[in-house]
Amino acid sequence: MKEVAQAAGVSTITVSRVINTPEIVKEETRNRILKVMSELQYQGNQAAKALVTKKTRVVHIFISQNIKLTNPFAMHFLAGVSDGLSERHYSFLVRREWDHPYKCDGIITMSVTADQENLIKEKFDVPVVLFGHSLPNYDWVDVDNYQGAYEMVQYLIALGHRDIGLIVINENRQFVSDRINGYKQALSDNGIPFLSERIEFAENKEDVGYIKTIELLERTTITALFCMSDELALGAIRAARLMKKNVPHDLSIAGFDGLGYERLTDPAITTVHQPVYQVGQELAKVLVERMEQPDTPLIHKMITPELRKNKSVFKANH
Amino acid sequence: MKEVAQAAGVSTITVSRVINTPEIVKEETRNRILKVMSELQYQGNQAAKALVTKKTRVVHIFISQNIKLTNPFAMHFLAGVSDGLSERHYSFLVRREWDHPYKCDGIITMSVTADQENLIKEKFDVPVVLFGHSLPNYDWVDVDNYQGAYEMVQYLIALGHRDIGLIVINENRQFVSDRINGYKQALSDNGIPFLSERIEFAENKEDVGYIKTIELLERTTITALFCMSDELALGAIRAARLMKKNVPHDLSIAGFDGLGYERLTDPAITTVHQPVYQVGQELAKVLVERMEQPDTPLIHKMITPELRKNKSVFKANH
DNA sequence: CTGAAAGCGCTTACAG
DNA sequence: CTGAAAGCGCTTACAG
Repeated sequence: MKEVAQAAGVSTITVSRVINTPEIVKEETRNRILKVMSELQYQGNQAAKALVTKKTRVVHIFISQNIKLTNPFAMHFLAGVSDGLSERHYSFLVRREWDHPYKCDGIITMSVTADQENLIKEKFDVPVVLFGHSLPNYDWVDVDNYQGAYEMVQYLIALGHRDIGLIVINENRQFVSDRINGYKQALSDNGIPFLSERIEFAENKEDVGYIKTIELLERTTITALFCMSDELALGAIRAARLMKKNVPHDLSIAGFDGLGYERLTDPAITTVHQPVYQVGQELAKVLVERMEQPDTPLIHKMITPELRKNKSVFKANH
Repeated sequence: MKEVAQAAGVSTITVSRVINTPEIVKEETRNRILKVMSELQYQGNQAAKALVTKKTRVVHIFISQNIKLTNPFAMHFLAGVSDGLSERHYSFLVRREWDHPYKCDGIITMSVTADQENLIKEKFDVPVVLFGHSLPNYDWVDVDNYQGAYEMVQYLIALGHRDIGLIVINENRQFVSDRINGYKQALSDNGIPFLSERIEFAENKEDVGYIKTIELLERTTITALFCMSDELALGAIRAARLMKKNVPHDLSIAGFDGLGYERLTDPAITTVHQPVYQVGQELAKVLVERMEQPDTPLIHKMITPELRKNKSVFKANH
């Protein structure tokens, strides 16, 4: 910077201004400095800047220990966040614990509990944006789980289904109750009673989906089955095959997630696509906005998932 | 730091030593300072440290523009790198272009060409570790593509197959020729002639795998087909079904990658699992080693992929 | 084993 | 619109 200043015949302060607030430098001076900067291939020293501005340009991503980084959901999320932050020249790292020797400018959390959310806000004095939020007084970006489930069930009903089973992921989290409510509301809007015998609760695994589907098929006369994940739906398809039910003609099966796996089965699964990558990008964008303009009012961004019609769902066979 | 020094009755220099070279501080003094540090919840200022040590603790990942971040290979890679760097308290970002306003301590590249590798080495004066390397005089971590292909073809031959087709990804890259060589060597070691009519070249897409498999089945009498990716293998399975060939009884189909998709088809695909996540972790480890100990001799780490036997391959049906 | 002094490369008030 | 001075919080030789 000193070299640039010397070569351009100005002080370092003016060079600094060209970088940070170019509009207050006379155009002529500014151009001369810019020219010298590119000639000398000037690269700013972020550390020096950080020392005085207290900005690190580093973001920490909190992902709770019990989510494996290799699960598709986490990977899409991470890829999206990575893309969104990288293009804005912020670097980041993933934290799984509370301890960390270095500071950051902002935090993104994925699926942490309300308690953890408050702890983070309290412990770190930097902006926080949530994905899978539990509390309202934070910035967050989320997927509209209610709407996704509602649309799927509406679609099934429109195809003539009235006996519609539901396999619920048995986790005590917001997205689960949102999806249940979407299911209920769609039934209610169409005058179909909600029967608890059509509901099963399952750990989010293929083989649990398999078992629960067998139980449902033995107990009820459902013509369509809505699973809260594609993984569960995969198990459901396998179970239907075992029970000699043709999918989709004897039993329509729908899933949730749409992260790519759904297209590989035969039949491909009709699902609610969660744009997790895009959510990651949005989280990055919102956090950068908040970091660079702290006074922005609370940002809440709900992203509507997309119904993806495939071959696992068909008209009801009356 | 000044506060800590004052409270412990020493100079800041000694505090600095406790952090960086604790062994040269008298034990008594050291313990006193450590106690004060934890009492005062001292958090070092990385920016100040960076300013004087010229270390940013930021790594840049170069991924060429034509690889989408949402493809499973890239996502596993990124997740692994993320894990490896994060646990060592390095942050990172993904670069897709040459321009960038900030400096970094080290670079990891994924699948860039020899020209780009040299350009990076020349342009940036920091350690570089390669994945999918083209040049020998760099640190790299890689998957042994030759060995993976060799083992798969050996396995097919052991099951009695002699007419083994191959669908090659038509990209001019090292991993492609390595896999072709593995295929050739396995044939040759078993006295089976290499026939070019059993080879097809294909863009790495499901529907191209589908088309090329049909051509192979019309032209040859293969009993097994080795595809250079699971995506191609998916297309191959679909083609076999069209041609009324039972998989695996009439035609065994094998793939490459093993990133999760292979288990969702019916039958699940026998494949060569590339541990891309683990490769990512290794890359991070090697780079950190290199950054922290620049004099380490060149590091070349070849990771052997794993043959995963599933239902898409069976004994030859003579 | 410990400390006084200088300096890393920027930005922030404050003047002019 | 531009500049002189001070300072951000550390570490690096150099002494002792």
